Amino acid sequence: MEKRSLQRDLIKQNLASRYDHPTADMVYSSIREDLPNISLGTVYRNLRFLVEHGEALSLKLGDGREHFDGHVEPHYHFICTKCGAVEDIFMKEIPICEEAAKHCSGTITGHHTYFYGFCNNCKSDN
Amino acid sequence: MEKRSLQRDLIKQNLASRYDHPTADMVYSSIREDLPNISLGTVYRNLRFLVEHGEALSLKLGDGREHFDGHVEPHYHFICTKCGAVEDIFMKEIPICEEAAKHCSGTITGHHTYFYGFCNNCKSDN
DNA sequence: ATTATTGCAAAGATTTTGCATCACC
DNA sequence: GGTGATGCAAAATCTTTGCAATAAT
Repeated sequence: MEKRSLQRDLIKQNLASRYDHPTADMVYSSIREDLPNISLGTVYRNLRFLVEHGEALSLKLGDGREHFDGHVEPHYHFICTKCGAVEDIFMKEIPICEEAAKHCSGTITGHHTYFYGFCNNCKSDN
Repeated sequence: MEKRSLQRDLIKQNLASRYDHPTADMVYSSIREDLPNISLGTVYRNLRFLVEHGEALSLKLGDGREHFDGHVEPHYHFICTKCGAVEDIFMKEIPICEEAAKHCSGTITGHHTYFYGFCNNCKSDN
């Protein structure tokens, strides 16, 4: 049976408070300011735990590392293919899952969409 | 200026011929049957090259490794969250980008959607 | 001849894990 | 007391890279 720990609480809280889609190491650095003895392994273990329990999202932002998002309400991500900036997109959901369900052989329970393009800083210079 | 190589040709050809979204290592194993001396580094270098030139897609399927897809025509992916099976979904595009563009500050040039759920094999057993 | 590409092996980066200890129920 | 969680460090995994040799233009 699952037990509570200060470490996991702080990790959840850290994810909830930020919108920068951090990597495990970024969460680690941040939490170490309050809890200097926390270990990187614990951060990894808890992030994995949260993802597997639907309390965090795992994102692929294009740099090879795993990124995390503590905001699990449905939303989308825009990634600048030039500078790598990431922006949340909150919008009314389009019934894309219903449409997709007609074309696949399983049962769709969720989806995740990444949008790619140029952010305003990068769109000017080619 | 870019030069041609047997290795790159075979890698492209390998990706074009398969629909199993292989990892670099899977491509490597497969090509080694015809070209036993090809090195893993070459496979990685060329896959990265292809992705950066829009000739292959890089996919995150949930196992931590990078997967590749040589079929760059617009399509979607369904991933079984239980067994990890991946299925291509080809369907008429829904104007999700146009909608998203209204809610983001950059210029959207592409998107990629992952659908999650249970495949037919896994949906029965909870 | 020039230079992109290769094979090899080493290095780099990221993530996972074994284990003794600690803390929650 | 039992067992889930932690800290630490080592290991495992995956990917990139330096370099001399090779091959394409």
